[in-house]
Amino acid sequence: MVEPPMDEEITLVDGIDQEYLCETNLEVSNENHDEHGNEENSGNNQEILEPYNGMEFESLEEGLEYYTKYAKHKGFGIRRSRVTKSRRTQVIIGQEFVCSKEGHRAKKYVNREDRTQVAPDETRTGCKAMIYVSKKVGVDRWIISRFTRDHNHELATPKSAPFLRAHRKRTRAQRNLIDVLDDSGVRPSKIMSVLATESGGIDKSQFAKCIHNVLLPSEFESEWAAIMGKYGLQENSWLKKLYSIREKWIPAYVRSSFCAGMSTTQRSESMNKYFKDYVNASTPMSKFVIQYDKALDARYNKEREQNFKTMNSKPILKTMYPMEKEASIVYTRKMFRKFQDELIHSQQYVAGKINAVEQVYKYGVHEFDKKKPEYIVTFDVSSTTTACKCHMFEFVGIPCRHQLAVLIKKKVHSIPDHRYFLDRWTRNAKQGEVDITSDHDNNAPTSSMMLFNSVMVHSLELSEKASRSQKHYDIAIGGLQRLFEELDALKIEDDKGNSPTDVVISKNVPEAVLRDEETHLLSQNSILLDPPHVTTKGRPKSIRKKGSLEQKKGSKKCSHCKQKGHTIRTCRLLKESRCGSSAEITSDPNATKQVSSSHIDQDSNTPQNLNQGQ
DNA sequence: AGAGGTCATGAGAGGAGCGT
DNA sequence: ACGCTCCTCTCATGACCTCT
Repeated sequence: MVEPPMDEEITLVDGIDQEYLCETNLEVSNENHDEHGNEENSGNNQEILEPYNGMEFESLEEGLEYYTKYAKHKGFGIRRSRVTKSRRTQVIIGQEFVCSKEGHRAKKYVNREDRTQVAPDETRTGCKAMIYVSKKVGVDRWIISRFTRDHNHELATPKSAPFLRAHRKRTRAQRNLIDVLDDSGVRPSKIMSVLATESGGIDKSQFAKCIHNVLLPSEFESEWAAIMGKYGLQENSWLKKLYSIREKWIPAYVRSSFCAGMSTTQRSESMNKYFKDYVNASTPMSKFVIQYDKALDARYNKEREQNFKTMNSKPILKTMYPMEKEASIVYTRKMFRKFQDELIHSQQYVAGKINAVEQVYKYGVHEFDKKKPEYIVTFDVSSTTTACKCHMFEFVGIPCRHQLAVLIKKKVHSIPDHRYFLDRWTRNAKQGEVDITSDHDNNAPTSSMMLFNSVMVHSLELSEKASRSQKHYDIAIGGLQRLFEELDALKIEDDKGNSPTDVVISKNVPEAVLRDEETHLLSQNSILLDPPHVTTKGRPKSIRKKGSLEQKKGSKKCSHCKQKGHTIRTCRLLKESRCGSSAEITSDPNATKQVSSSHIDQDSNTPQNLNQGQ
């Protein structure tokens, strides 16, 4: 890159002379921070010199590299475009680098008739922004001979620029690393996390340990400080922000609040599981409503079943402690199992007195064979209450094994005043509450869809009863005829303006609006159909029922080398034939060496060895 | 959950042809 | 020789599938 010609007007970028910019490889740090104080990625927080006619480069690639940087900084994507070749020598003498929104989508794509999917969003706007880099006559240098600055569209912010396709490329070193990891059988997700670590990411396991494995806020704080220090992240604003709201998400802080032992992710995951068996991505909306009801019914049914189990069976006791029997009477079955588990495990712990202040004893509780981790449990003699630093009681709602170990040591074999039995986990939890189950069952149908469903269910019942005998049938048909007459009469009244649905609808809504919406809804109901079915992409599921002999498919077969045991994506022969061709071109003796050495590592049944053996 | 496969699609890149 | 438009081909990408 060279400095601009003297006859060009030298413009200032943030008050810095362009000449200076040229000397500093067109970039100068302006210490820019975004509104959150975040430092942008390298290159983004640096001002880039604007292109000008006559700007020189060593090569065409350098020109492209420069314009890419400039585009990323400005917030647009670029692509290579027209190439100009010498007609005489066929050597490239110029190339356009244009804004990625240059031109318009080709007509053949816009007016496609064989399209099976929704047309993707139009990405081009006919933008004219570009540079044309051409070869300087007589010398081996390249200059910008045309430059159009203005875009006909909004530019992306520097933060979102990396999402532009042109700026999503990985460096050659990163690509090499990906190849090496891929060859070593490392999974793509793992490769991405390695890349994240390699580019300044932090050790995830250490991070996870710091978040999930510490029990006390003080422990967390020292762990956090250690990690920040180790990776030099003290100034990272995102982490700073996370740290400032640590009370809201770090388990060590939230463990003192009752969450039924669930983290936020567990809650959403359990919801996922809840619906997974009933709906999937292709469930139409009409079916979703039905399936949702089914899922809800199944949940109520399960609850009733659990309730029945709790009320009509007795759990088997495993210890002689009275508190176990008390718990078996009070707790629901599931919570009793948890309590029992804690009680049994408490026998693996030893409690040693640390100190006693007035009537409050402090115990260190640890496993028999391990001194650490040690849990501090306080025991108040006057109230026979305990508290443990693991906060399990506060978080889950049942006493932990450490508390139980102390209680047993202090010969408290009954739960004092049932104070450790949270009402939520007792079999009487629903006493005094509205029975949602029955409420759900008796819900009067309000929407037209629910009315229809309800009538449908009753008419099925009617059909079943009416078909028992000719007499049953005659009564049913006679009744139905009377019913039809009655309903027809009602319809005439309805037409006069006495809509029965008026009763259900809120009186706050203007009547005219209501009538319009109702008619709209009703007319929609009569014609509402599933959206048109579009054939999905990908290999369609075979509708042929497989015979018993072909149920179990053999190992995979490579579509490239036709060998079993791998597929085209992992075909070494294909990979080597690609590498081999480049090795031949470079005639690098090492390349041949690498190929032959890789053969040694092959399994005996790989295509290479088979070929060698031939 | 992840690997591997198929398919649809448009971006990207370069070539052909023509006018200046 | 250059600059422009149009056309064609390849490849990356994403969606969605089955299979392990």
